[in-house]
Amino acid sequence: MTSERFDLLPGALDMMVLKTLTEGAQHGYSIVRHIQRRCQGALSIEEGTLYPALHRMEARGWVRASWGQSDSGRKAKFYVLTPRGRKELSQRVDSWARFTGAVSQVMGDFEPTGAGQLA
Amino acid sequence: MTSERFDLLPGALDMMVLKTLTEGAQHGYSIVRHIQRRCQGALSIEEGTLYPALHRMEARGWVRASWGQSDSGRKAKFYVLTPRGRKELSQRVDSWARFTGAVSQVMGDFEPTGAGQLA
DNA sequence: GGCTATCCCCTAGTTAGTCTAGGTATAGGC
DNA sequence: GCCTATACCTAGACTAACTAGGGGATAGCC
Repeated sequence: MTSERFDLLPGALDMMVLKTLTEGAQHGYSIVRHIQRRCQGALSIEEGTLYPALHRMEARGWVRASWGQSDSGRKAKFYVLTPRGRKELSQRVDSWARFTGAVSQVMGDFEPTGAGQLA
Repeated sequence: MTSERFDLLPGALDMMVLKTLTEGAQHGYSIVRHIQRRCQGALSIEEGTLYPALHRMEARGWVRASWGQSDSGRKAKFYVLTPRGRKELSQRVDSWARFTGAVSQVMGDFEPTGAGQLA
């Protein structure tokens, strides 16, 4: 939050959540931690972002939810990937690859600098 | 263009426009063509997206506009990069690199499947 | 002259998704 | 009891992209 604002999240979040669920059912809170662990904290997913996203995906039939018990014995809502979610995931992965490929073609050899010196 | 998932990630457009302007002053219409030529049409920038973006960037002091004549002799508004715009660009390039890097760490070895080609 | 296509700019309104900033509730440690 | 971590949720603000138009100027064709 705050410190760094990518504004790039829209679209990529769903993909990462779906990918996380390919590794088995998980509840929201653990999905967040899983993603953050994977990228060493480079991305921070707000709960206020994640839960609406999960509900959206459930409404679209990409995931299915059911209540269960978390490792710590608390009530938790577990999400599993549906076949449609799996299909959506692979489409998104393809789109992501095409999109980032296109952007880097546009950006050419423009090099990521340190943090901000001039080209 | 509708069908594609990542029409444009918020934030990536500004970066591409700023990058385009590092190659010299250009007017809006030619910026669009430049970007589309670069990515072989993989991205489509709508005018209704571009012009508001240019105005935003001008208001923020990243570009400066002035009226001039296009190659075809028409009136056109040319944009040039300001020092602040240049700085913004390199920050965005860095953010972009960090963000896409983080996403691919999360996605791991998940490979783009059928629709496109594979990595 | 009219017609069309291309060039070039613009905006209002809609939609979508993230962020802010709260709220609820339980379990465990002190 | 209090505090922290866990676990879920929502309303409202905000930003930016998209839709779907608009206008005018130029060049070429008939």
